[in-house]
Order: sequence, then C-alpha cells, then structure tokens
Amino acid sequence: MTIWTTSAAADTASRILDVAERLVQLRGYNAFSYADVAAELGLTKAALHYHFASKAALGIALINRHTSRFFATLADVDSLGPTAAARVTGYTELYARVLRQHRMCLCGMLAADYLTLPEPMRAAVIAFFNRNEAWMTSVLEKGVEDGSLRLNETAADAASALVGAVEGLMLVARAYDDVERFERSAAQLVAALTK
Amino acid sequence: MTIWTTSAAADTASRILDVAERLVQLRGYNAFSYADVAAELGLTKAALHYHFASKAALGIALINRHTSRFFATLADVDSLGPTAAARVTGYTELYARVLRQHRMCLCGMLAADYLTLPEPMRAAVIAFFNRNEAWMTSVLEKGVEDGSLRLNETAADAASALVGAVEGLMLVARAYDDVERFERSAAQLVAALTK
DNA sequence: GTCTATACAGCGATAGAC
DNA sequence: GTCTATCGCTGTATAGAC
Repeated sequence: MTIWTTSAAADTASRILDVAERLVQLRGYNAFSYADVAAELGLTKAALHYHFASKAALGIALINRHTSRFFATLADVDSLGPTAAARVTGYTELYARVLRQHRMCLCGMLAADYLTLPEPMRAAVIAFFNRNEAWMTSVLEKGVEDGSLRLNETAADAASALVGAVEGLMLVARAYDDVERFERSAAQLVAALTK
Repeated sequence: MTIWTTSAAADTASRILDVAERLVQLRGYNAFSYADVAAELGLTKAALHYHFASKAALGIALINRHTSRFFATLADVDSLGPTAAARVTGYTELYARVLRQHRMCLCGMLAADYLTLPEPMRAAVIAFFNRNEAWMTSVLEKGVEDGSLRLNETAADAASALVGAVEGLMLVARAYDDVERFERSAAQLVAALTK
C-alpha cells in the first residue's frame, strides 16, 4: 500500500488519466486514442486496457476524477470567505486557469461530443453541470440574502445562465487563443449581478 | 443551367452539404465520415470525393455556406426594424431554432474541435465569429445611441461576451435536451443590457 | 503489470471502368 | 457523375506469454 502525501511519481492509472484528460480537453473525446496516450507514457495499448478495460470506462473515470477535484478546489474558493461576487469571480478564475493551458473545460468539451457518448458518460457530464449549478445557486442566494446582489430572476435560473455562459466564453476564447477575451467577458457577467 | 426558385430537388453537392452539416452539428467534425453521408444519400464514398476532394474541402464549404445563409437570415432580423433589445432577442431566437433540431451551432461545434482542424477551416470559423461580433457590436452601438441600452463597457466587449455566452448556453442546453433552459438564460442576457 | 501479436472494423483517399 | 475495388492507416479490443 503506497502512501501519497505530495508530489512523488503517480501510479500508472493516474498517469493515464492525466494524459487522457489533457487530450480530451485539447482535442475532444473522438479525437484521442489509446495509442496517443500509450505513446506519450511509453506504454503499449494493451497495458492501458489492463487499467481501463474500454474507452468508455476510461471516459467515466476521467469525468469522476475531474468532478471530485474541481469541487475540492471550489471549496477552497468558498473558504476564502469573500462576497458572492468575489466567489463568482473565483469560479471564473478557475476556468481562466484551464484556458491558460489552451484547454477547454473537460465537461464542456464532452457536452459538444454528447450525442456520441455512451450513456454512463452522459450521465456523469450532466451530474457535473448539476453540481456547478447547485454551487452557483447557493452562492447567488447568499448574495441576495446579504443584499450584495439583486436578481430579476430566481437564483437557480441565474445560476444556469452563468454556468452555460462561462462554458461558451471558454469555447470561443480558446479558438481565438485569447484568455483576456474570456476575462473581460467573465467580468461583465459578474458585474451584471450587482447592477 | 438549372434555375432554382423554391423547393425542387437540390443538386448532389447541396445534398451532401445538407447531410454533412447536420452530422457535424449533431456529432462534431471528428465523429462523422464520408461513409455516413454517402449511406444516407444512397451514394458511394467515391462519389462524395468527386464533389469534395477531401474532408477539409467539405469542411470549408460547409462553413462558407453556413456563414452566407446565417447572415442572410440575420439581415431579415434587421429588416424587421425593431429596437436593439428586440434584435438581440431575434439573434438568440435563430439559435433556439437550431437547438430545437437538437443541433449545436455549426461553428460552436467546430470551436470545440478547433485544435484538430486544418488551418483553412480554423480561419473560416474565426471569420464566422468575427462577423457575429461585428453585427452584434453594430446593434449595441445603435441601442446606446438611441438611449434604449446602457453599457458599462464598450459595445465591442459587450458583443463578444454575448456571442460567446450564447454558444455556451446552446452547448449546455443541448446536453440537457432543454430548449427552454436556453430561452430563459438568453432572456437574461438581453435583460442585462437594458438594466 | 506489461508485453507481442493479432483480429476486425472503420477511416480518408485514389485508380480506373462505365 | 457514379460505380467497384482497393490501398495504407488507424481505431478499439483481445489472447496469451512473460
């Protein structure tokens, strides 16, 4: 049993997930292969199939790990204890970091590939968005309660608009290879909440 | 020389574009093939290669035709002569129509596939977004001039945010298979312009 | 846990007949 | 303009040795 603290060489399954995650975020689910991942890690395709029996299984593991990590990081944003507007800005900043690596949001990319995905992957993608919206709804509700935000719609509706909008800002900004474009647009979304 | 008025059976190249366009909007550029299109039209792959020598050539033709048609339709929205807010709503309604067919915006989908596209296709995708933003910028500027809109940022910045946001609202709403979700969110974007 | 080897389907693309 | 036939390659996945 290996004890993980920090750094250290990750096990093979983790390294497979690392590479596959990056490739999906860069190229999409249908434009990466076991051969791509294997070559990058100096393994064979057969070795990958030992760790993840099928591409669908790899895909599901990818989404699940990403979702866990993302909401762990979001909890850190919460623990900074700022205002609702600052928290939403923290949320957009998480995505700006992804963009700086020229990557799309993993689940945003999979949303584009959605109709080609096996059902279990679809469900995991939707679960990610549901959690995004639930987090955002909670943040907006607190902002309304403390008077820092004024909404003309329900917090849930405002949250779903924000989550969707951020995905699109990433999608287009990445094509332009222009993170500042994303940041300018995201700042407007936040500003609209407090107007 | 065939005269096109309305309806009538389109020529083969047009029918190829029709099918390929739908498949890209549903599945993405890397998840459709010449075989898919040929089978649907009762042709062979070789016949498709006669009309479009390569997949890249087909892709470029796809974007160019779509761009022409989209801005022709947008001109109709303009000619209705409504206010800036109504024009933006008309813009979002064009995309709602696409969503009702369970399709993503063609260029939004290609933005996801962006890093896998040949350079000429990338340029055509960016040109589409540039024209979207130019149209939207013009609409917003007129709204500011006539006093119907108040912006806290430049019209160009507000336009790029709107265009990007709409793409994301489509992307996520399509995964949820929920056009009303898109419409609720899009209405908020419009409302934020006049607040 | 990783390898070699292989199966089998699909891909984009081409040659040449009709 | 469309066909048959085929090429070379890549895709996911499996069997069995080490």
